[in-house]
Amino acid sequence: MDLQPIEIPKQERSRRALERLVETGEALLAAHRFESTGVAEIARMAGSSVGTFYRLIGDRDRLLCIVHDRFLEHGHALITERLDPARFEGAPLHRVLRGFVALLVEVYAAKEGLLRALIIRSSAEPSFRERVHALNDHLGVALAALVQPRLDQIGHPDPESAIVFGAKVVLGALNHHTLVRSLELQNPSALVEELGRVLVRYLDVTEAPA
Amino acid sequence: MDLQPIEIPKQERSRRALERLVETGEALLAAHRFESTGVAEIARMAGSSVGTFYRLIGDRDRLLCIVHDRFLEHGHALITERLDPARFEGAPLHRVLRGFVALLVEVYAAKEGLLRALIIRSSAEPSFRERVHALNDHLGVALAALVQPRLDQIGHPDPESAIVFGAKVVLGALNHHTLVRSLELQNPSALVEELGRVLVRYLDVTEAPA
DNA sequence: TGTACATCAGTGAACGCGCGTTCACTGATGTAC
DNA sequence: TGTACATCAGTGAACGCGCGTTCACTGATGTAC
Repeated sequence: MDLQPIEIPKQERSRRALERLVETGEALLAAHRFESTGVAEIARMAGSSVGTFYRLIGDRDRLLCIVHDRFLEHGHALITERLDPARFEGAPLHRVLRGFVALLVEVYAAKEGLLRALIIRSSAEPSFRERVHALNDHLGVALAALVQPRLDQIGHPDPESAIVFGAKVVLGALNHHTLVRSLELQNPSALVEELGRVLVRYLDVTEAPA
Repeated sequence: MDLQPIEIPKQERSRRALERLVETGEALLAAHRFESTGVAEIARMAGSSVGTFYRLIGDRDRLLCIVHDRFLEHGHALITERLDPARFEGAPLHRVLRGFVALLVEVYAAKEGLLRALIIRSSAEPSFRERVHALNDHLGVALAALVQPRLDQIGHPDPESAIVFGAKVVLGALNHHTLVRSLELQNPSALVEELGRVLVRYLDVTEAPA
């Protein structure tokens, strides 16, 4: 996983071609077709050609990196925005936790194909796994910041560790679900409801504080 | 995924060669090296040859099926044995649930590489996913049978669904952990402890019945 | 116990396919005067 | 505004590598008489 960013083409024409290639890669990844689609086909789908692909991107693997990078950046920004403490001013802890779960379920539903590819890739490549871990850590930190002023509402004997662990369990269950469709339920809101309950009860949150 | 079982060789010599080939495949899978190891290399490692590989096994993909089949069969038998109701005669529900978690954690620790391959494969091939689901269902049924006589110890409003859901969450978290090392904790017993707590608290189990 | 034949088994060089990558050539855009 | 040249960009046929698979040949084991 080489991280040196791609050289930005000098002319507008190339920049558009690059954009189309990356978008095609993203679409293929989301449709679980990236692995089975060759460079020639990718270029054709993007209305470009093999030679241009290699001039702009470098090699096949690099395209995957670019797509993944974009996703990670987007995820980072989304977490920062959606878990902004200002959004939860004065809310009780159980509501914060359900908001957290709702965010995850929403993202997982929307980006299923990309996430699947991301998980599989990060299971194979340690350097890549680190970057996914970094994103998860960002999520953990954001959640911890939200929970911090509400620690007194947690019954679990070791609240700080429990938050981290609980978040990981929920994240893991959802990740696995995107891979294997394990949590099939009646509807998405039931999923939020029950995953929220898992978290709230594990932490032993007082649902209706005095 | 063709399921017609392999023809058993007529002579002992071939049966041993077949066994060595399958064991080599298993070892490679467990070491995350199956994908990157060619048929020639596999045959060499098993002290056999490419031609023999193809006569005994058929093709490269078939070897993967055989290894996976063995694992699924082994898992099925293990569940039946370890979750035998007789083993939990008179035990309170929370002990049953912790036993369940302990079994999972143990298996996941022992068969990490194989499980990883299994999960990734089942995420890619629907027909294969079904077979993994079947194993998970067997696990769910075995657990449900254990819980049945102890339903009165569950506080969750919908105990039957909750057991299934709770089991899937724990399973998913562990699966994801084997893929991505997400649940790094001080020690394995802490993992059993906390995952057990997730399950026990989610179901709202009365820890010390009257 | 020996011989002839059939069947089972092992071997690895050679084949061929798919696919990532290169490269020589053509065309478009920018710049200097 | 026009011309000559440099740089940027696009193209796809051809290359080559890796690897799964085949197959013609040799050797081992079993069986009939």
